[in-house]
Amino acid sequence: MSQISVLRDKVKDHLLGQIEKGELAIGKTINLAALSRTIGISVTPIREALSQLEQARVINAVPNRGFVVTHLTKTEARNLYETIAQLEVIALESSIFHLKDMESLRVQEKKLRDEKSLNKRFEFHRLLVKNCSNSILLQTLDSLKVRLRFYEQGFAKDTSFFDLANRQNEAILQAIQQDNIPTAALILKMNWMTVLDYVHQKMDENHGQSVENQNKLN
Amino acid sequence: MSQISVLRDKVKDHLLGQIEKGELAIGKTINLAALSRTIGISVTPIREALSQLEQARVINAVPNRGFVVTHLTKTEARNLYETIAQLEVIALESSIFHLKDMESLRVQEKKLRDEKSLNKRFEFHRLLVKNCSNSILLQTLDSLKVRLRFYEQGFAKDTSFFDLANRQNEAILQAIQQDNIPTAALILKMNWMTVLDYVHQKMDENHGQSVENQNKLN
DNA sequence: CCGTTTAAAATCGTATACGATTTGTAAATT
DNA sequence: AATTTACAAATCGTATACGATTTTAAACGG
Repeated sequence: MSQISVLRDKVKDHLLGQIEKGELAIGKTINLAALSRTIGISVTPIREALSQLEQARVINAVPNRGFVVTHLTKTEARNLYETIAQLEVIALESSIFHLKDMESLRVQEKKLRDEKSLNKRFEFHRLLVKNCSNSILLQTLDSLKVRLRFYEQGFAKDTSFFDLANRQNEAILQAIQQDNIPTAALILKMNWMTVLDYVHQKMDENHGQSVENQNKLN
Repeated sequence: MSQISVLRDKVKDHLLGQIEKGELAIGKTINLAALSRTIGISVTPIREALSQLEQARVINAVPNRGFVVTHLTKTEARNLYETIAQLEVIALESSIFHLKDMESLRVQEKKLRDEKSLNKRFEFHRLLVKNCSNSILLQTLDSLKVRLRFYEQGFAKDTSFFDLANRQNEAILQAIQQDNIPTAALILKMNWMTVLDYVHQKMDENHGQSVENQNKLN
């Protein structure tokens, strides 16, 4: 595959990096001229990249106002977490794990215990599904997880969140080790649903602050 | 929601319409200048729309060559059909059907029997899942089905295809009628897998003509 | 002081210009 | 006849210009 890449992809990578670092604030309208000055690329490929992120439902385009990072809603959270959970379950169920896969997973699970990090959390989940051969399924997951970042970026320093999110990781790995994939899948799904409950709870506590309960957006 | 729409969306609608009508040929590189003249919109929003279709994996962007309708492959077919089948099953399983829903479905199923039409086929499936409340799931399905159109457009006049694709529609409806959603879901998934087999078969027969078996694209 | 109106500044969305790359064609070579 | 080479034409990707819309700040009136 050619190494040439159009600027649109570079912009997208930049924006995805910002999202990963929690630097793209919820509710923010992306200023095209400012971004153009920051990254030294004209607005044309910037708009193309943002259009793509709109297509991926990561951001919204508001006519004549621009591209905005849409506010969080409980409905969207539920839809996101449920879809991601289901897709991860499907991917896990069609995966085959080799010795070094288990090794990688254990290393990552330990890293997660040692350091609460969203990136490590996402990496753990990526390792769980990476052996699924359905690239469309995996790409769909990746895409959905970008938007999920906005829901979890508020918990980057939240020990309770990571305790909860990590709670069943060992059990998942053990089930996989014992070739009991259905159980692993079940625990995995339960884990996502547990995290969703926590997210919902926190959103209820923050109701009216940075989070809006706008069901009509979804 | 505002009625204003940016030209990007109009271009996308135009292209989606072309895809539905089978007017966008597999392997074709979309000529920006020609499309601009045809629809009377400059290339900027055209590129934005095409970038979105690239993001949705409907087409591919090849640097310095443009946006192309990627060739069909058996691997992609399998990944697409399997993902769509799974997502439809999930959507169906979280659906509640009312009397008028059943009515609509029966009407559509009859239409499908009376007239072999891809649009009617897709509409039937849309009705099957439309009551699922997970909009992200439904939007993901819609998106995947755009690409699926390329696999099925060759069968628009193929009676065998429709006989096969329609074979279990009545059984699905009957199971739903009897509130036996798990059975309906199972039949639905089997139906998609049957269609996938047929598509694979036809691709094997046409090997070397309009279809390329390029696994590395997926 | 607060709400409304007005005007200026900022920004968005689109069209267009233009350099870079690819494609197509004709001529030359084998 | 088939292949290679050279070059013109076509096309792509990006930057920039500009009219339309939104935002912001100042002025005005109650």
